[in-house]
Amino acid sequence: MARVLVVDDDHTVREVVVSYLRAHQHDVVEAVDGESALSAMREEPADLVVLDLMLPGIDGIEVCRRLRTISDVPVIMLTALGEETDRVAGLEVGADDYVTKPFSPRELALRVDSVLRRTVTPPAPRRLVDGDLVVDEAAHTAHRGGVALALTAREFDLLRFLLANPGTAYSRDDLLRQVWGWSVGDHSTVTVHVRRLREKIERDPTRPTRLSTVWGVGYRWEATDE
Amino acid sequence: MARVLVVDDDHTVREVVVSYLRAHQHDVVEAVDGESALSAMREEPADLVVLDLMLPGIDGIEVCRRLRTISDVPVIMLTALGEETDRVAGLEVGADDYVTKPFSPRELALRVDSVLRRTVTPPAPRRLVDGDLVVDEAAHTAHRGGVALALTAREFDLLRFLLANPGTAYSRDDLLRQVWGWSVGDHSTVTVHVRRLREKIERDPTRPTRLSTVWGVGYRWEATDE
DNA sequence: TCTAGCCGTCACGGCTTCGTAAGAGTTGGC
DNA sequence: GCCAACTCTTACGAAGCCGTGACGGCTAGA
Repeated sequence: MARVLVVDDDHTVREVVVSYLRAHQHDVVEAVDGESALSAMREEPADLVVLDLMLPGIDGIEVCRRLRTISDVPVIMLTALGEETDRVAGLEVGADDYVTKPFSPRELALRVDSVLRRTVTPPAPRRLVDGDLVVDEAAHTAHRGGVALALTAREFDLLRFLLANPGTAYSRDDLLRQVWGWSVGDHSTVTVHVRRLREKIERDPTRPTRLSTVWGVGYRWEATDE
Repeated sequence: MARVLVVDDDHTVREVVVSYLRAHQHDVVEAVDGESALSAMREEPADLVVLDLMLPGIDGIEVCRRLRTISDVPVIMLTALGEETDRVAGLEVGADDYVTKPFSPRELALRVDSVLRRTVTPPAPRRLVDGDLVVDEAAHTAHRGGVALALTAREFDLLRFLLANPGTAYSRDDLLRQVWGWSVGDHSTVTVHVRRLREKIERDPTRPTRLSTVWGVGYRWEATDE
């Protein structure tokens, strides 16, 4: 688990990004401007910084430059679409990657994982196991009893999240937020994906024993650890 | 932990540098002049040499030149401020980096780490093998079933990277960064090169079994370990 | 200078996956 | 047993992704 500092003055952006990263097993801290970001880093350094370029007070470029004087922490910049010069400037002052707005939380999370993989986290093949189910995050594969499962990207994300958080009931809204990275959305999206996933991992999809329904609430993964 | 040889006739400089590098987990050896530095290297080679330019007897430039006849060891030069010509001469005879006096021990240590990272660290396995595929990194050749493959430079780089990291899914961004060395670029570049590579290493390029697609994610090399 | 080969980009078509809607089925409270 | 709320199932159009062929720029070697 890595500690990620998210710096953005927009409350909505922060909320979406933060909840999504948390769902992806990161320890997330927030900052609304450059000053508080820098002091947060001085107090308790993060493993990675997600930094908006447009900030009140000192801008992202300057924040990144000052950050570099106190730390080698990897930085992912959030830039507006088409601002080529901003991107170049960002990379020049030592940003490791950038994501252009508008972006999906999923995309950002992928970048975060990617950057962490090649900087902080050494080869840590994270595997999630539950009974005869094995999910390999690095390989992006899932097996049941040694047999590979043909999961789509969404199904894989959903399964990974559930397996990482067994025994806890999540509402469709929770799942939309944490797995899809949406703050609002149609509940049936979740319902349908749960059904498709069940078809691939349950003995009897009509009578699920692992991905069970919590009536009136949502879904819960039943841990089979013994 | 790396073995570092520090060559300087000034006792104070040596002491400061040596103790600081030792604190940074390096195995440090000392030499007071060029002759002893060269013999030390012959006796027990170091992974990196920190070499003062101004030395009694044979000077640093000449030491570096002779060093190059017996070893590819990376060299960091210590030069006086403003001696531009010395720096140029140093780089010409094969120094990898230089630090101007006066310098902080921390700065030197950072350079040492940086140079080590890009020279020593790459744990370069000379040959990568997977099934009937053999990639010889040193020779820059690839064979399949004993038959040489006519790979272009990029194709070779791509294959080498994948073979060195089997079983892991990489996004196109990952590959652009790791193989191309770009921090940003067109995804289709990767797509096309993957296609061209498949054409040369897959039995049936339209149905790849080794360089497989991870839908919505990227590509993965399927290890055929037995 | 000319030429061959490599590289990056683009457009297009096919295919997979996704999100949504609508209807059938199920659950739990009364 | 009935009703309302909720869930499951199916189907379908849209969007996104990947593979393919082609093209022009560039470089290195003749």
